Amino acid sequence: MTAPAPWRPPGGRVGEIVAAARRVLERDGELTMHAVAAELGIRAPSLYKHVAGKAALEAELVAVALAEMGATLHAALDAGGDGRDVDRRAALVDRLLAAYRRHALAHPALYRLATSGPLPRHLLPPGLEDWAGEPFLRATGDPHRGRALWAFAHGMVVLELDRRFPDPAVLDRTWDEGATAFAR
Amino acid sequence: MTAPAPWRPPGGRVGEIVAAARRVLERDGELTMHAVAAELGIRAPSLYKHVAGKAALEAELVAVALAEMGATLHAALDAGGDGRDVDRRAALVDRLLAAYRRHALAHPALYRLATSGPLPRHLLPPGLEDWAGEPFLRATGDPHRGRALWAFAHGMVVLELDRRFPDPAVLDRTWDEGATAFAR
DNA sequence: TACGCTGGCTAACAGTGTTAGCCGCCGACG
DNA sequence: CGTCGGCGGCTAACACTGTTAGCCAGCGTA
Repeated sequence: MTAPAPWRPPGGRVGEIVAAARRVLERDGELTMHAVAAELGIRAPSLYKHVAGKAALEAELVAVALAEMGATLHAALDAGGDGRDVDRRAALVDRLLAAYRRHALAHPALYRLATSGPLPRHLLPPGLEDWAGEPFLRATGDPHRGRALWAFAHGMVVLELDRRFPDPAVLDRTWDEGATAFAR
Repeated sequence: MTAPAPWRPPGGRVGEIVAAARRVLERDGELTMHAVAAELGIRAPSLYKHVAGKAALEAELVAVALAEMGATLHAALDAGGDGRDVDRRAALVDRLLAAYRRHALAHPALYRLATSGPLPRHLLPPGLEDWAGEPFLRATGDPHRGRALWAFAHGMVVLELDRRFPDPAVLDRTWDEGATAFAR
């Protein structure tokens, strides 16, 4: 039912560097060429023998993030129909939003890296971005509604991560509010 | 009907620095102490005679951004009732979203500065944040729904600014989709 | 007149990303 | 078996961040 992600993780030394960068990002919350090199026991300039620059390294991480997020969302929807049936749409949207929130909050720094700022599309495998966003189309059955739902989910996650809401305890109800609004 | 913003723009040399910082931010899209100083015809270290640091200067700009955005949103809602009347809610939400989008896209860098990353609340005038967010409560008549609507609007703006949507031409319909979803 | 504050300045430092250029190791090939 | 070449490290250095220390000119006031 779900097509696999159009993406293969890099191997060799580049793969090790990307893995180290991911560990650094999730540990420190930020990415530094110096920290990545230290994680590998080498010096920062040596990284440039394998990676074009920080932007290219970040693009690799964006690909990782999109692939994992896409896999999570597709899995959450699988065995649930395609949302054109209005009765099932509410359940699909619920599951999609829950999976989105859970995944994003579990990998805050990676999520931020992948979703804030302009996408380096020229450095990304073609089709990956669309594939990762597909679940919103599947759940809503309409591209406009899908994008709107995505915007809601992204806004919620980013505001929650930034502690923008006064009281984080009541956020569940805010998510529910959006879910019912988009599931009618 | 609308209470004035709990905020007064800084005067004196600090006011000039904040104004210069705003010009730099809106011109270059980013803020640099060097650029702010150059805009004033002085050297970067001299700024520290008036401002505690870059974070404090950014906080001043965040206050400006919140005050202006709040004023815009309150004005868009004024003379429109309070949204508890279901018939008028759709119109209120429409006007609120239109004003939000217009204002944010007109001041992209300022909007980003004020809405991304954690808020430096301890450097902000008390009450300003709540006042700026009030229109969402006014338009929806419910705090949870108000926050959800805000998340949608913020997500849309930020994704639009980052050119995250494939085709920017059809975004009007995506906004409408969210408006109708939240206005039922 | 002299004191001291205001608001500039230069020099310097640590931390970014990045480039240039050097070299040791190791596999392959004559 | 020797030599050659490239892979993958290294140090030094540069430009650019924010920021601190310390100096000094001017000016109002005691």
